[in-house]
Amino acid sequence: MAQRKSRNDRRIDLIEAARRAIIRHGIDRVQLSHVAEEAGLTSGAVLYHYPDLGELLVEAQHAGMERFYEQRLRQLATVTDPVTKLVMTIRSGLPTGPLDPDVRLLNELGGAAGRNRVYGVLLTSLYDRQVAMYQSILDTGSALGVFRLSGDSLTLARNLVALEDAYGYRITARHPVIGPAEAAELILSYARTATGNDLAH
Amino acid sequence: MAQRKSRNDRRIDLIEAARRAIIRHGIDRVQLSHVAEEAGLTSGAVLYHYPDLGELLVEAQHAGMERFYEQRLRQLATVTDPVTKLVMTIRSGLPTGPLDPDVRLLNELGGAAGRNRVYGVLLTSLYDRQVAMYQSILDTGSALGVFRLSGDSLTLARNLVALEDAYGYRITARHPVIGPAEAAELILSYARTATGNDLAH
DNA sequence: GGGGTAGTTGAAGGTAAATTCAAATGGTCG
DNA sequence: CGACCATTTGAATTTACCTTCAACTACCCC
Repeated sequence: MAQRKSRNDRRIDLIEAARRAIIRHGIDRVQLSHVAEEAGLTSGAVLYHYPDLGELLVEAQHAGMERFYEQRLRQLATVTDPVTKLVMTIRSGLPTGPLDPDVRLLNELGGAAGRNRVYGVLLTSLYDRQVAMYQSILDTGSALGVFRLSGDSLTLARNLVALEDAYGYRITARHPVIGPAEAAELILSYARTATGNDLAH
Repeated sequence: MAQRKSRNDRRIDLIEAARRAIIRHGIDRVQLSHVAEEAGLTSGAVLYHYPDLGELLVEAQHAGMERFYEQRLRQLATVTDPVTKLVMTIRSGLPTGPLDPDVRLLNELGGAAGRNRVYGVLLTSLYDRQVAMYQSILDTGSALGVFRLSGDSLTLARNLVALEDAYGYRITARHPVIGPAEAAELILSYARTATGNDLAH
């Protein structure tokens, strides 16, 4: 029998297991048994904790998304220079490769968000927070005179996040030419014209 | 009984039916009976023509994608002025609203492309062709002296398509602020700095 | 150390969909 | 006109999954 765990520990495990199962099988194709297998339990045990698989999946998506965002914020907090911040943020928004679990999880949501309002709301809120993150970097750099913005910071920030998103899809779809480094360079090219800074750091 | 049709006519019908079924139910949730219903047939008949539903779905995705791309090309051919072309192309790459079937179909592929190589190839090839489309507009405008490009046309074109893609997702996910008009404006703001043209037409 | 309880199992039962296939049907061509 | 073959149906079968639940622990607390 699998190791017994407290209600709370097990729920955390299950959210992690669900995250992995979603990546492996797709948000709309993942089954109870997949989650159970990832967690090293039987279906019955999963159901004991989450009588509704749908709810577990939403929690898993939510948790994965928060983790992704929090990680970016944490990394940002380690530096102060706006140029470094901007470059670092662009890099951290891209998958490390086609298999990057965080981005693959987010990408699973894209299609489903058109059909499922809950997923739509989750994705939208992540997008908006990421925009705010970029906007604050741009505004700070502008105030310090490091950046000379080519437009209003909201527009620029929205486009930066949009580019990140789109290249995330290209990379996970294994574009033969556009990998993490190339995507970063493409976004940087936009960031350079947007900030009037050559972003060498 | 449903009208009898030739092998070829029926296969064409089924591809269309599958396309509608995918949009209605999601690429990973669509089932044989959905396709049959859309086609006005029974499951057995669908299976007679496509013993493997997966294959039919790939064909449907492919067809939808080609249609989307061809439509853009056709529209493009009706004008010559690079400014008009660029603005028109940006608009035609965005969904008309959250329910736009063509874009929803493409978005359905995004997540699956990470898991399924065939879908990855389909999406990648569409992306590359759209890049080529933008690149030719940019190059033409540049040659005519209408545009003063801020970088190499390949980079700019890749970013334009990436922005389209990303805002397509935002719109289908029902972002409360970013609709078709706002997204077009955001992309245009990039296009302006990219071309050094205010794109008033 | 012995109840009591929370967590887990595994098997049985239920449901929905895919699959198979014999029979019916309608076009086509000789 | 009639035979034949491709297409379609509908029902039976199979498969795959979810759901339920009684039985079985392992752990906690008294």
